Amino acid sequence: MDAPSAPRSAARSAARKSSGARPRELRHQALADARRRSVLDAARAAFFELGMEKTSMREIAQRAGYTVGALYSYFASKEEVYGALLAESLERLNARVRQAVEGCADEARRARRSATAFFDFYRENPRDLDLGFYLFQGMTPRGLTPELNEKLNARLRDALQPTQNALKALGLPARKALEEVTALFAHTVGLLVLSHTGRIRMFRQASQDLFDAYLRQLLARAGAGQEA
Amino acid sequence: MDAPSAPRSAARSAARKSSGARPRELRHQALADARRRSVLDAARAAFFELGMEKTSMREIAQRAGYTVGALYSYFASKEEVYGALLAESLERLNARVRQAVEGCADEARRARRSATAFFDFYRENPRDLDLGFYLFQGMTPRGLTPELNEKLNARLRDALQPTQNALKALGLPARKALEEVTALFAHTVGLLVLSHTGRIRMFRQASQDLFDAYLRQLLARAGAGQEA
Amino acid sequence: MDAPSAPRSAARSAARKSSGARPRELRHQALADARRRSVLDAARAAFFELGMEKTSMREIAQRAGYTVGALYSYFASKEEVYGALLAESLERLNARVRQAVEGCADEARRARRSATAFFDFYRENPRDLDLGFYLFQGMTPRGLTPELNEKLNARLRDALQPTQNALKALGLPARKALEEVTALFAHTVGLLVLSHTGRIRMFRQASQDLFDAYLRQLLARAGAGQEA
Amino acid sequence: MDAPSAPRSAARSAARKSSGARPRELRHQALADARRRSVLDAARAAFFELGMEKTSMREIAQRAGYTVGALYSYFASKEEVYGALLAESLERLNARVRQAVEGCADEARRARRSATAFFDFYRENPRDLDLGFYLFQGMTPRGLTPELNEKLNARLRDALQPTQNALKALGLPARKALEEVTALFAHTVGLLVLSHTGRIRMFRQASQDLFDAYLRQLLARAGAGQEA
DNA sequence: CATGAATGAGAGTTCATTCAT
DNA sequence: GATGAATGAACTCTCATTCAT
Repeated sequence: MDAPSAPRSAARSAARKSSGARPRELRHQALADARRRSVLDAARAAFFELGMEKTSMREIAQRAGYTVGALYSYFASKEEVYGALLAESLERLNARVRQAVEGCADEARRARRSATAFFDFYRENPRDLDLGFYLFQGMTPRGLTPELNEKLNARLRDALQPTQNALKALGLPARKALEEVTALFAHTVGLLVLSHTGRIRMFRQASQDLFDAYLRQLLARAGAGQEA
Repeated sequence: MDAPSAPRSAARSAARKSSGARPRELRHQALADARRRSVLDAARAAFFELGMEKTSMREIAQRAGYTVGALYSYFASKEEVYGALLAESLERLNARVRQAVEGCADEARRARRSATAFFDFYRENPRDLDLGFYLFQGMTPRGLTPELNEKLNARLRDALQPTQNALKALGLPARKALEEVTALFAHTVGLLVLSHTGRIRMFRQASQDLFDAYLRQLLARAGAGQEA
Repeated sequence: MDAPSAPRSAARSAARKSSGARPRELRHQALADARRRSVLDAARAAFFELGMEKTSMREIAQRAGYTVGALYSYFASKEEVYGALLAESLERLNARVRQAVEGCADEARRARRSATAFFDFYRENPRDLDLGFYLFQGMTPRGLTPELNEKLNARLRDALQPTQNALKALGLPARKALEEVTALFAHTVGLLVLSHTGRIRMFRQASQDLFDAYLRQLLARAGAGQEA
Repeated sequence: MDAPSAPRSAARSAARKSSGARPRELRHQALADARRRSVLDAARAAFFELGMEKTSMREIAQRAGYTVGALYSYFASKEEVYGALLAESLERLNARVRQAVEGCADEARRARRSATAFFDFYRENPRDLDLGFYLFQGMTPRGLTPELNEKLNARLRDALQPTQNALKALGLPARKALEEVTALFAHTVGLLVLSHTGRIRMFRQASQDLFDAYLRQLLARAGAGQEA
């Protein structure tokens, strides 16, 4: 899967896209996509500025230069807007991780680079982290269709896959590699959450340093595992 | 431990409390505290049952057997209610950690027990974790006064202090002990967040096992540091 | 049952009403009732003027001199407003029927009078007929709780009871009396509906005359039944 | 039977039809009619399935495979769609009544059959009854042009004509026959309305039986009238 | 003719907060 | 202190209809 998709309303569009579309329809489709884009851009901007809670459909519409009703041509509900934003975010995350390991043959480096890319993506774009958690407000899923949820989870797994593969290549057994990548993921999320909520200054520690330390230990373990 | 306080409206109460109060006022104060309590109990119940989002002042009032307006005698705003709840939650956390190490002389054991108590508290009471993050919804602080925020941070630090002290006693230099306890904290939070959002099943891993593994490594490091 | 009741929001009020209320509460209650009344009056006026469809909560609020939100102190939903209106309407219907037969000993006259009162009530107040059918828009029940629905049905039956009783007194067996009163009811409704939708002018017939004719035949049958 | 017509937008089509149309225009006309048909079919299906209230122009368009705007090429408004549907419904009613008396010489039988056909049509197709009343929602005409209204009334009268004629043939004077058929009509509508709104179960009576009883009495009166 | 994006008004409902009593 | 009616703004979402293309 490539493009971030619009679950409901874009069904027909998607169909058209894949068919040998005539020029007329292509132009139409391009326009529709562009408009969808502008709505998503407005939504992301609003959300980055005001936070999820205070971003209403009205707010998004205003920023996008549309009326409220018009948004509903593109998205069936507010949650769908956020679903699309989240999907996009995960695509960007994956792109970044992919780039980080591109053309790198050394497995230890691949592990380090992919994990760091993951961490950096969210460190640099804290709102994307919010996005990931919004739909689980109060830590409870809300509104996502199970299918979309699974899709998003899959994309998240994808972003960690390069690290997992590298760990295996370094000699860790599959089970151990999975364990380590999960722990790494948790560690990363923990650092980011605390850092963004201001809780980590509490200890006067830079999350960056802590991440590096954790990664060093992990790679040491992986190396040890290799030798063992 | 002081009583969880309401920053604004409780100012007068606090003043009274600290003064050499006359009996009449004491009785008064006791009553007010009891009523405040009952509101908080209702709020916690509502929040545990319905989640943060769906808990309105009306809902709390109803459960507490008060009218809506009455709540505002005790709390200046909804946020203040949650501030008080969070304060309480942190007190319970501290109590639990304190109990865990009570009468235990072995420092390694103290470290393990205090850290585990911390982890378990939130694992068993996921809503208390929500509470901690609610006021930073969208990862942005909202509504807390800086003073309260600092107070709450301090109580959180307190809950990790036993672990930090134990690590020092095990031979880690102060700086290193702080670092490790911060990393431990982040790891813990990461595991809990992922576990509660359902993201950790993604990797089919039990957060409990991962926590144990992390703790083992930490203690190994601490042991090594001691010996070195 | 006597007073038209407010299903949800008036629960507490009702409780108070029946208890040996203190003067303070009584005054309070009286005020609350008066306000509820004024909302219902506004709702009825709006509905008589604009019809059910075009009467919004906003419209009602405006006429009652309230804000929209205030209505929801008295009624939990729009449907509840209409439920209350309908309940009231049925009370007035019953009062009218009761009055019509008051102090009349002759059973044939009682039958005629009660049936005519029923017919006249709706002929004179066509909107009350609408009220009865609104909640079955598209001929399908919507929104009423089954309990309320049953209650309203019961009140409707009550309004036909005097006629049914008179028929029995005239000698019709119970089963036959029920049958006749049902047929009478249907005939009445049919005449009224056609008359109000303008369909009966189609045949240049006065619904009043047709009703009288039907009633005459019915009484003839009842008389015959008596003699047989 | 003329085609069900659309008062406004079909004006041009009608004009074309009646002129000595050239082949080109004829083909055109046929296409337009076919498309109009498909829209009406979709509208009826939607309306039968969802009820009047929940059937939007969007819904109809979707089912018909058109876009929303396209509907407005064929119908000037939503009300016009329903006007056309009602017209159709009345045609089907007439067809049914006509069929029922076809080739039946006995006048008493003709009366019974035509009246029963009328009753059965609506009993079996409750939504057609809704259709008839929709445009008088809240019992007040809305949206129909007086001309269309008159036309529809005429078709309704037509459906009752066979019964009226049979009654006359049975010996009832014209005025009396009109009266009786009107009363029959009212009785029928009343039974159907109550039956469909669930109000008739109130009395635990089958509308079918009541209708039969009424018809029996009517025919007895007609017979008596004949002999007298 | 057909498209379908866009409008604009309006729907019901919720809610934190205020304030006269 | 406590009441609870009232506010007023906000919310998501729906819909018949229009119009440039």
